[in-house]
Amino acid sequence: MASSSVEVVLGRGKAGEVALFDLDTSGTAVSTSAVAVDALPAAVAAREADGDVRWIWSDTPTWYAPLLSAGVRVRRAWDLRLVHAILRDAASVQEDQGLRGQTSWDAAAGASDDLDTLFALDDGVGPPEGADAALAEYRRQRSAIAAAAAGTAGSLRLLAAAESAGALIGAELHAAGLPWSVEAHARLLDEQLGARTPGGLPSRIEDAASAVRSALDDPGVSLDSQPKLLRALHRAGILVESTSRWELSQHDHPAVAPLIAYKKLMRLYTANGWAWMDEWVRDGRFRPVYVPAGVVTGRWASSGGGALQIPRQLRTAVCADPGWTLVTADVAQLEPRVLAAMARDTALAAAASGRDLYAGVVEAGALATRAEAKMAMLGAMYGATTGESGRLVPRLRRTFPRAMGLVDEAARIGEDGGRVSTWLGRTSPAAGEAWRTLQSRASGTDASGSDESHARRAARDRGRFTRNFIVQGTAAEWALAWLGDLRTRLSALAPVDVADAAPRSGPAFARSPHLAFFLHDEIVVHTPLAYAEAVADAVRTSAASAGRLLFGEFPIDFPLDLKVGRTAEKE
DNA sequence: TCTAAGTGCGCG
DNA sequence: AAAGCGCGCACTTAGA
Repeated sequence: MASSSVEVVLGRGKAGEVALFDLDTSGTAVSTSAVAVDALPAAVAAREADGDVRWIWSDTPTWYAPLLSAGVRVRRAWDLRLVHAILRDAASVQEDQGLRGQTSWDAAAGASDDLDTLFALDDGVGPPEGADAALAEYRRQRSAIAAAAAGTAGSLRLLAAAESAGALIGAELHAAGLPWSVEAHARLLDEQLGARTPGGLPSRIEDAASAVRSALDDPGVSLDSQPKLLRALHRAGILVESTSRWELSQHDHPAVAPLIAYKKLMRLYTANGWAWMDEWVRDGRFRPVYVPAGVVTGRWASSGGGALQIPRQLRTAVCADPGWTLVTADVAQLEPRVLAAMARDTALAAAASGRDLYAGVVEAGALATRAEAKMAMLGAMYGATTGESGRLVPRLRRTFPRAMGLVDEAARIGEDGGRVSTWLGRTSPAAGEAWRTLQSRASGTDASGSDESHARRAARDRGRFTRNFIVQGTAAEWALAWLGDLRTRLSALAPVDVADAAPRSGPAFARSPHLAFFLHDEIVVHTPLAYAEAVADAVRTSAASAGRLLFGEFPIDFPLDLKVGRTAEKE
């Protein structure tokens, strides 16, 4: 990438110091300097004020969390650990680039929670890599990308930049937090769960439990123990094989409704009840720990707080500060759109253009109803073979052969033990040793029928994984591009007068419009009211820009469901 | 008393 | 009891 930014490698230096290497365009260090650990935020801030710098560091949680704590934000980074993982596994990268052998760069990044201060660096906590090792690894990564298979270097560079931007955003999202009203949350808990009783369950859970026990005529039965509950259900003549809601709801018995209610309330109580609120909401902010690229496909994971599982009913608690508002946006049918573009399937792209994709699929005559179209499309991307979904997929295959051919081919490669890659070049993991053994045993002359069926099932499982990998992974890349572009646009909006409309808490950058939440294909921006329209424009513009960045002029659009409002509720 | 595995359910 | 991908978390039971 012909970048105009200056590159600076930052790493551990002599005791108590951080070393900084300024690089020229060839990746050679042209000047070195050192700063005391506690002077680092000021030094970084000064360089950022000077101009566009790309900070090359071992890993973002370790270096960026302390900077954010000190009120310093950076524009660009290169996360050596995340990029290492991409290049190490990428099919387009050559074998002999020094990235394949197990090294310290393969270790997981440290938990950001313990590293909010630079003392952690001083104490020898954090990555072992000094600045020299970081520079050496960066040079390996640069040359590996430069030597990558024909036509793939640009994509890998883009992926590395997007991944690193994502790492910055993950740290910033944690620092800023999602504005959360404990009042609204507590109101919802009171309404749903009833009064809290000391040493016991909330009243409405207790009520539901009593109703179940009397309907089962089993006064002491435990509802939290699956085996005991199952036996009690059988004794009452409810012949289920599991205690899942889906199966229970198929039965007509007076115990069913209260049991389902019990499970629902209990879930809210244990997963997002008062204890969760006490632990995870501070100063009006929910601050989950995001783990960028925590999923093999490149999707983000989260750790603690269940950030990726906030129940929709709790959306009422997501509430902007006074004088501020929320811009909430999600992409409609991101994965099939990405699939259409990857496959260069103009028929599917046309069906998606400017409207609900599933409605377009119906109009194209592939399927009769929107519900069927959705079922079939999900089935195609997940690998459904049976049931209604599996039955409908062939209809889609006839109408959109290119798109369906791409996922079918990805599945075939996976079943054969091969690897597949996303649009930008993230490659799926190789088949494991156990998987290979299973397959070779099944193809031997002395293979039993059981060997064969086991191997067949494992192959199918793997095929469904690789089938979905290319779509889920490319969708994650699109989302990174969207986030990265949006972050830049938001930071260009001027900070507001702090006295006029200050957020209740958070870092300095949170005094102007900023990202507050991200979940696969959805973002929430917290913004002063005056900027709401500018933010909405930025959100839409960055979505269009992400589409072009990945897919060029291929005619695919990414329409957003966008809402501006005090709460983040969606219809 | 600890860990691992099973079950179920929340999210995309 | 899912079918059909990817996760994290709470709770229980089995096993060491």
